[in-house]
Amino acid sequence: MSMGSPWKALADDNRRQILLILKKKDMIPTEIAKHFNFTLAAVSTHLRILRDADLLTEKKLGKNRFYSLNNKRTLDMIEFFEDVYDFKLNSLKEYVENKERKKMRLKNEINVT
Amino acid sequence: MSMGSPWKALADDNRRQILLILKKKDMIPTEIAKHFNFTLAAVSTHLRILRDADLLTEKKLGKNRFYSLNNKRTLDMIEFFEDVYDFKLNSLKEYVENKERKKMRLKNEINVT
DNA sequence: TAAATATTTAAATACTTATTTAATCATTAA
DNA sequence: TTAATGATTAAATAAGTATTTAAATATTTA
Repeated sequence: MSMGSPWKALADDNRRQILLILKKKDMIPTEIAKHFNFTLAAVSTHLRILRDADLLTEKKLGKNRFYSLNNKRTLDMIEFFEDVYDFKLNSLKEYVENKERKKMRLKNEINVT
Repeated sequence: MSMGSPWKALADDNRRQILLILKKKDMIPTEIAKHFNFTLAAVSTHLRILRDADLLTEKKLGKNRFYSLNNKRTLDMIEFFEDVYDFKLNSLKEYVENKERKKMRLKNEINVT
């Protein structure tokens, strides 16, 4: 219901893991639960917290509820980092560009071989 | 001593506030404490947690201990976001560039007037 | 050396969070 | 409608966290 803190949502290791798992594809709670040692009920609670923090969205399809990533809050978090590390903006930019270059290189290598 | 989680360190509102305060200049705990309603002992604990998470560093100068921002961990956090929101890398880059443009514009305005 | 200042640490307490079990709700298939 | 499947919610508990007070440590100054 009420908007939860994305910082608190992300402070839990299992919840960050859930986000990483959902990166690959949207999933239903039962499927997510298979990746963990705790109960479906616990997964359900984690999903609620991630949803409340606007990091996930839920799509109801019949009996199933598909959870998917929602990146709106990402920029809020980055903005906070920028506020703190204002003077480091350039190195962040370089970092992102390097990652892109690396990805490009990989793509070219695959095309060549 | 042991390395603490930057996610847990950042999950606390007051600790994020401390980082924002230290953005302006390095400070000693007593000075930081003036910004809050809780005791110096509590500030000291928060500083330890931020230090353990590698978000702050301490420099001892005589009787004083100056705390300052340490941005090494920032990239770790961004990296996590990138893992999750891989496909959004471009928009992150645009975001950073826009911020830079805004800053430039501001600087020019000041020079002109 | 003693007093003053700056800070941390320890123990206690109150609060919050994660997880479980059991009960409940919603949808589909028989 | 009944049984089966997918998921949430509530109550209980255990573990973790924030804050306080009081005591302890380190450095400087008188």
